[in-house]
Amino acid sequence: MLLPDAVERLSALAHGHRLAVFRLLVCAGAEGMPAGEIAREIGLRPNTLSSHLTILSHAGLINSRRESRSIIYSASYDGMSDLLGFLVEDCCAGRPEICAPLADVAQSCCDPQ
Amino acid sequence: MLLPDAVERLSALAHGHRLAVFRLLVCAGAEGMPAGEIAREIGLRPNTLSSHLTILSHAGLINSRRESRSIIYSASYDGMSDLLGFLVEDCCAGRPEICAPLADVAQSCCDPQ
DNA sequence: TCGATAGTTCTACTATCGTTGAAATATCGA
DNA sequence: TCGATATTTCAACGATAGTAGAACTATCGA
Repeated sequence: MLLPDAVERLSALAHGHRLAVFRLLVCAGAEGMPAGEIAREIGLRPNTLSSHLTILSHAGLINSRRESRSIIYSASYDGMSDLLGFLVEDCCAGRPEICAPLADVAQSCCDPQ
Repeated sequence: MLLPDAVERLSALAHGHRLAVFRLLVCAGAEGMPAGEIAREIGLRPNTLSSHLTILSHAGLINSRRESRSIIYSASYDGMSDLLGFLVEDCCAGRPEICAPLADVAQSCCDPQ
């Protein structure tokens, strides 16, 4: 992942509504949520939400599929992983200060016991 | 970490020059780098860089200390860890799709063998 | 086919961001 | 103390982002 792509992804997440949308979709899992439900949940007009969804989608952070009249959005785990990977990429020169706590977070999060 | 703080941190990183500065400082480690050297490395005027450093600093992503005439900036590992923790916080509901790859990244990065 | 539902696209307006040039502040060496 | 070095602060400008209203497109049920 190149720096400009990382900037695009970070920019997409660097907005209160968009970050809220993304987190909602992460919680929703692979099945995702229709745009209308997201709009109701976050409290956004359909057109405003649509522009945010376009931004997140173009940044590679969410995916979409049509299902009858609804368009279902879901978080892109690959997109997020790439970004996180890029962000910890530089801590390697013998400095685990960033990625060690990160590994803890990841582990405690996925492996509660 | 609350959503508005995460947005502030993401916004700080969501800029080509600032992300480059931050990565440079992560590479520089705890000893950090003086502002002038950063400016030369990235190719920014001193006042432009200064405004970016203020933004990164206010977001809690870098620290600074004066050393004679220079001001030395260094990456805040805690600030970065908090942000990364916030970003993976939501993948917990039985869905390791995001944080499992992240754990891999963190591990392979800090533990090359 | 027609009306209703679900989303998107387009246009315009306001607000904020990024950069610059100039001036100010802090520290050091002579 | 004075000039030089290192960096920040201030004011102003152009560019970009976020939101809203209106119109458009796609799909479904009767």
